[in-house]
Amino acid sequence: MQDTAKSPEDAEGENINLSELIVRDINIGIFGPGEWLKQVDLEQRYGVTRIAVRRVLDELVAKRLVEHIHNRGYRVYALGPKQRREVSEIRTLLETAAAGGIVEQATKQDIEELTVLAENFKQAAYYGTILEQIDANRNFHNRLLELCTNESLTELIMELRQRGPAAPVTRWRTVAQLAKATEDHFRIVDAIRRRDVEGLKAVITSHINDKGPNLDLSKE
Amino acid sequence: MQDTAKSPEDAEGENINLSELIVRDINIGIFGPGEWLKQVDLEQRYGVTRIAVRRVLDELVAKRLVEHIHNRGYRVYALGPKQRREVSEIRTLLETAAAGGIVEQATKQDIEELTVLAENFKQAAYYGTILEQIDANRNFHNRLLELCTNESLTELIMELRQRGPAAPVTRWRTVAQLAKATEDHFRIVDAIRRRDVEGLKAVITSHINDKGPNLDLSKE
DNA sequence: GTTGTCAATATTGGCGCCAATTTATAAATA
DNA sequence: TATTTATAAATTGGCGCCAATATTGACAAC
Repeated sequence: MQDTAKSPEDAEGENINLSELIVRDINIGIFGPGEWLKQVDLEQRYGVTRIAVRRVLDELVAKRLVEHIHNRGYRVYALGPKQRREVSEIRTLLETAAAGGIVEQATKQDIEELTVLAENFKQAAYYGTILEQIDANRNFHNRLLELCTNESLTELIMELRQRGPAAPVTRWRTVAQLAKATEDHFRIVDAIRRRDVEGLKAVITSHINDKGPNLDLSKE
Repeated sequence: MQDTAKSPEDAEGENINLSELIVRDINIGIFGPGEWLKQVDLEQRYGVTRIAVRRVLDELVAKRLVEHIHNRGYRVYALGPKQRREVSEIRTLLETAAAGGIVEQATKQDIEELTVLAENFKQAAYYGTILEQIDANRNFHNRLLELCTNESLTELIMELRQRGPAAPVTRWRTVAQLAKATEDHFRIVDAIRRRDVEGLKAVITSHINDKGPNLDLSKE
């Protein structure tokens, strides 16, 4: 598939796969925040052994996507509003820092491809399932981050992006938010095309922090 | 070396402990970069079971401190110069970002304690073993980071600080470097005392990136 | 009706065992 | 002697089993 070109450490290939599956299911909301992840359920759902389940869960604990309580088990990490703000702040910091390199690095070819991916997300936003939206969104952002010259930074951002229930529940709760995300993507590509670093930073900041109109914003 | 009274609530307390032990031994240089970490050796050295060893190693893989190759085992991750520069860049970004909050937050009490810890490090630098130096250094920086208002940022920085062979081999190869680190610590406290955010950022940046005089700097 | 106690059930998590695989050693061949 | 091949040793890593612990549900006491 369109998976990362290189995976030199296809070591525990199945685990990596399983990890992605679970992360996606958490993002979709199949496993909600705070929900217990019973090992037996996971074995059956994904058709893997207990050992594989445990290892992946431990991995996700290290990534702060789930938490582990001794003799109780694993459960989906539930970020409070404070933590969500903190992570957003960090992401803003890192992703705007990446902006400079991205603008410098981007070739015409890159911009073309990003345009296509932004278009793909638009299609998914209108006609696709939540799962397709998530995939399209990830494809766009991954491609974008490939342009970052600092590989470690890229990895860190990717890791941070999937922390917390990053997906629909938190992000695209309304059609309006989905529309804003779509627009943001095009604005990002535009800023790169114009080689406008400051503009790019502004769009990225807005993309991370202003999720768009939301009825119960007063809550937070 | 027997377990003290079993404390049920401190989750995988033993593992956390073991994790810190191994990290420290990597930092000291007992396990050098690229060295294989044989599971049997680790069981014996730390007097723990195989399961515990494996779990901690997997955790360290997630933290990018060791790498795992299937059917070969785990080995200490060896950062190339490029990656080391990248991580330094990220750390500079994050730690200077934390500076603002630190200056705002710091009370007289905090500054007093930091002074003591900086003094402790100085003592360790002159009269202590490498291990004591590492501990003193960590104590100072941990206390400093406690002042950061963004807890998630604090955690992330701490994690990043121990990535890669962060310790003597890489950091304080010479007495001159050790002296510079000592001085930096006092400068950091001074900047906080003066509420000089920009000054603090400058010192931190220097502390991370300019390791001080080094004979073979031409190499990099 | 509510609360407390205790047994039954469900779940987690540690450990030993052994197959799969790699690395080291020795023999054999050119 | 150098190189390849075969054999032995060492190491990793998956799996089932079962004890420790938590949760549920029933039942009794107030």
